[in-house]
Amino acid sequence: MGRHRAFDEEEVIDAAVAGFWEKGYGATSIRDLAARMQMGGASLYNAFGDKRGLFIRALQRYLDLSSRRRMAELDAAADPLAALHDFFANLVAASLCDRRGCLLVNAAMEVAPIDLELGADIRDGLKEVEDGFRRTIERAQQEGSVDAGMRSEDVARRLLSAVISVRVLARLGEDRALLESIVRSALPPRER
Amino acid sequence: MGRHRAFDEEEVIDAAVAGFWEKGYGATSIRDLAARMQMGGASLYNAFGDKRGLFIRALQRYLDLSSRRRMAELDAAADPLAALHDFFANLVAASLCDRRGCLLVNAAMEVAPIDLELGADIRDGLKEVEDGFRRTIERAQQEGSVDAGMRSEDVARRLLSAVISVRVLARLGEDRALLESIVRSALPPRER
DNA sequence: GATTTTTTAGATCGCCCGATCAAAAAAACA
DNA sequence: TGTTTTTTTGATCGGGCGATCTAAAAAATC
Repeated sequence: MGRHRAFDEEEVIDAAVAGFWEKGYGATSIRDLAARMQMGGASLYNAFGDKRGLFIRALQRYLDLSSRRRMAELDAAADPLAALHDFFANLVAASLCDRRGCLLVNAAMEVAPIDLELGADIRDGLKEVEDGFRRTIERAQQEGSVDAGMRSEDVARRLLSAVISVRVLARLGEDRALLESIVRSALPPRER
Repeated sequence: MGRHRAFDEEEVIDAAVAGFWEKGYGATSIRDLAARMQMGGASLYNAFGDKRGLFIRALQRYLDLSSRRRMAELDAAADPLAALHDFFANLVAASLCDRRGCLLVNAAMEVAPIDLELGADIRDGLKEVEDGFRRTIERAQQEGSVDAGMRSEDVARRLLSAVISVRVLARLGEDRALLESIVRSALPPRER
């Protein structure tokens, strides 16, 4: 019973993701968001509770569509080391195109220190990335394309570190040489 | 001619640094800052022009007192590799103590994408850090404590990447194991 | 001591913020 | 068709924001 919602939930959350991603949590106003989502402010509050509630939904949506999707691609790849190289090539290319960086890393910086509950979600999101790297490295080690002598946890963390710093430097507008240099020294080389 | 200023400029800028460092640029209000600096709002505007002007001064002060000071310590160290290890040990310890991270990295994330002029200052600041690392690595190579076969620019950038990601993870409240793992795989080992 | 210049204190400006409210609209039930 | 439940609209709330204004206070110059 009751009036139907006039919006598609995934669509409006995607619009919210775009807003938070571009300008951050604090600098994106409810009015900005409502305009992007093409709905009234009261509808927004009725559907998502408050700004924080909407941000949590947006972050989960970003995790599903960006992080988890990419980790699933790694898991599905026939050649794990090549897939990692592709991943980082795309990362560098995306980082040179725009300055949005990664919503997860942006939120880690802006929101985590003042919202510990959200901080835990963000930490979990990064852990999923780390674990995805670790699985892929282990597959590459079993396959023989990565030295099995290294601890896969350490390599995974080195890759996570590279992702984070590239995402930070993307927001600074740093050049290709710097980003590629960071990726090169974190990623196990292709030919052996 | 004219009335003398009732405040010590370095003191009040230090207070501004503390404010911006703790809460970021956008979330620190002029009233917050004026209270910390123990001066009236009008005096603040009279002395620094506007909020952005104060932030620029605060960032320069941070560069002088934190970044450049630490780079000077590296340059002055008798044992360059040991000094680098000390630097990163201190970095990890500080990152476990509080979530402020690094004002330069915080500003890179929050301010650089929307203020290109300030972004250039931040980029210059990080370049100074990178150059400091490079000089220290080169000294270590001449000394024989670091493999002279590596390109010092690449090692320096790997260290910069480690600093950045540790600073990000500090704001997330990540644990010692993760931070140390990142540092360990970026830093040339001590014994050879 | 009068004048000029600068800094101070406190009030205030217009604006935008997150959030809420009352009332109308739309759908499901009786 | 009348009742009930939910969503929508548009106005509005109190509050904090960056910035400015006026006037008084303090110092240097004449």
